[in-house]
Amino acid sequence: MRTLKTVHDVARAAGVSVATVSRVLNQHPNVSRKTRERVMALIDESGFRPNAIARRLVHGRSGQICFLLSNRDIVHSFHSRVLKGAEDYCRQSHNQVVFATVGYRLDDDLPSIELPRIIREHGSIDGILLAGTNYPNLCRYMEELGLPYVIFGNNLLTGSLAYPRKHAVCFDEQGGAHEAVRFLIELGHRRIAWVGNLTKAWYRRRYEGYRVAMKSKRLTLSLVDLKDEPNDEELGRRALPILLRRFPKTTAILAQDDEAACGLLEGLRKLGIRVPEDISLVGYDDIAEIRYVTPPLTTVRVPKEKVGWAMADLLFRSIAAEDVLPDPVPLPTELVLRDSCARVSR
Amino acid sequence: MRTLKTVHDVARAAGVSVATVSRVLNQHPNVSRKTRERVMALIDESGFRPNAIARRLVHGRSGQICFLLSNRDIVHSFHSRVLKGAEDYCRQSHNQVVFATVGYRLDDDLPSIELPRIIREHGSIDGILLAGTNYPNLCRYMEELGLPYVIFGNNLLTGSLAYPRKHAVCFDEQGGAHEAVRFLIELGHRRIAWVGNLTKAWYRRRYEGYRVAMKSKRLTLSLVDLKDEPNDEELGRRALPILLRRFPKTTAILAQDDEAACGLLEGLRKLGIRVPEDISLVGYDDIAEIRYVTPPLTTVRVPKEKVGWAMADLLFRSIAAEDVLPDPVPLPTELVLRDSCARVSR
DNA sequence: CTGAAAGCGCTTACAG
DNA sequence: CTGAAAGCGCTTACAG
Repeated sequence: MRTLKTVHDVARAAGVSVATVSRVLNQHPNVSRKTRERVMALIDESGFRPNAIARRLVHGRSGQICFLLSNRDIVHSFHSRVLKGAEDYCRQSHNQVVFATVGYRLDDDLPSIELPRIIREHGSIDGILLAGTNYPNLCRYMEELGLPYVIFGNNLLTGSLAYPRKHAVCFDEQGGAHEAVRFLIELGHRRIAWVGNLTKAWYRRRYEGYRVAMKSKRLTLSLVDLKDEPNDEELGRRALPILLRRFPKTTAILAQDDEAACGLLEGLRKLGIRVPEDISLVGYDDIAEIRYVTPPLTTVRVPKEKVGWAMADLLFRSIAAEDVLPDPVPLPTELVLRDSCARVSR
Repeated sequence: MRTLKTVHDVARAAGVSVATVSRVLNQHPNVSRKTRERVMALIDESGFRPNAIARRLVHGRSGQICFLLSNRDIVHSFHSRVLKGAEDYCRQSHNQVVFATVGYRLDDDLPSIELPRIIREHGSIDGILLAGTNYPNLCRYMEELGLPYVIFGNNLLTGSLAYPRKHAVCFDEQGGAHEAVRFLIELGHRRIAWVGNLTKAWYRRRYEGYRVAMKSKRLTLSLVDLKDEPNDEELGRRALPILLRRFPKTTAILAQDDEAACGLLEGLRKLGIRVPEDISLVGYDDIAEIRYVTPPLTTVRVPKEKVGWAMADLLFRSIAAEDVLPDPVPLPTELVLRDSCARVSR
């Protein structure tokens, strides 16, 4: 078996030219039924498989894109969901996704960033998905390379709150927070606090959604803004005493993300403050890690798979169009109702 | 810029042959300092990047392996950690990992399995990592293809409890359960129950570890064996009343996995049975989803990244050696002590 | 140290 | 419908 290694072997065995073998392989119509069948039989019984690399060389297309996860850990379920969305898209469009990671900083100059070889190389990928957290210097580099790319817009740190207007897929960060606040207001809450780190652009956007929703109902803002915490859960833990001191009448809290919500939850439990009876709590992201939290956490679900899917879609469309497409509108979030919110008790 | 697209362009611009350009590119020693510098200058200022596909064609090596996740969801943190381990290995060895997924069943014949194109093709990958849950038919196929592969041995369903002896990386499933039981015994527990689904080989191995550890101390087995539950958490939930009825004196439970432990935990909480004061509980896997569980769950941590790393390592060594290497010994698990176990109360 | 040429394994006009 | 030949963009003996 596996005696026929190249189109030449097959051609020789079939008594035809390599051109004909190639035509059969590519289902070109201009092959007589007889030859086609003879060649196919040979291919089937020998298990011959054409070399994909050679094919790519002549086509000038690799059929591969790179999913580059910057400054993040794939183990974080958020990012693996985005990857899943991208892979789903690629699978159905017969493309491949190369998974790679990189770590770099805003002020790293390009040569010092240890980009995976596949990106510095030429020709092995048709385009790149910039996932994770990114800075403008990497985008600039992609443009220098002339490599088509699409970025996860929410986590591109540009110093501005606006979403990038090109090469990007975003979800509606403000909108999610806005909806959560409206929901709490409908439950009768008036003293609603926001807990988070305004240093990061994405949390600032969430805060904006909170702020606007509160203002539109003329409610007073209660902000606990902490920075430099070791992690988001710890942020929630440390924010709680501050919040209770500064805004003792708070009946509901919107946390910057699920991790912070879990930190708050732990603190509340230790103080004997019941959720949702005494205080309602809403997270943000709907990550896998909150799956078994008690009580089940009401949260703003980010459409992670959809983000990955839309990124791949935009990338392939811009590869095909060979110019920059307008970005799609921000993807909507979804408020997932579980058991951490209740009607305010009077 | 980017005016020089091929080695020919560079050669012409530098007034040398393409062979010389290639030598410079590959840091071949036989190039005079002067020519090297001239060519390098041209390459640098033009931003010329050699075509990786052409390179691969002549080398007959793709520098890529495929991480194929079978019958599982990457979103499950277990598998993304294995992927991370594999990617870590590949990054430091200058290889690339193509991420793909597939779903198939034990009795699917090969042609009906929708394997990603990259695998059916020839030449685009040097080898494959079979992650997720697999059946022997896929391994057989890899052998037919002559494609070097390494499989995640614990989740290969062969009908036997023995680990596969070739092409596989495993972790010590029995050992982990054994250690957990020994730990509980040291805490004074005697009535230790095992809750799980003996239908699945990997849980049977865990049960084996439990059984042997109990027997070696002449303790009585308390088994709650449930099958056909919709998911593992539900299994834990439904197992609890059965366990309490059949083995009312139980003081400690070893769950088949963390999800089942969470189901048990929920049930115990609802019944007002305290963990760990009334009953000690141990999970298995140490998945991300138990991160915020109350009380923090003592569990058997599976070395997921190490599994991925070792799989990649074995794969590259067997690609290089061109014959089958002996499998490494099963990787040890680690008992992670948190707050769900206590000394038995008399 | 350097270059001309063959070759990696395909595909695709171009002729016939 | 079929084949001879050129070409995709590199690398690597082989000669010099």
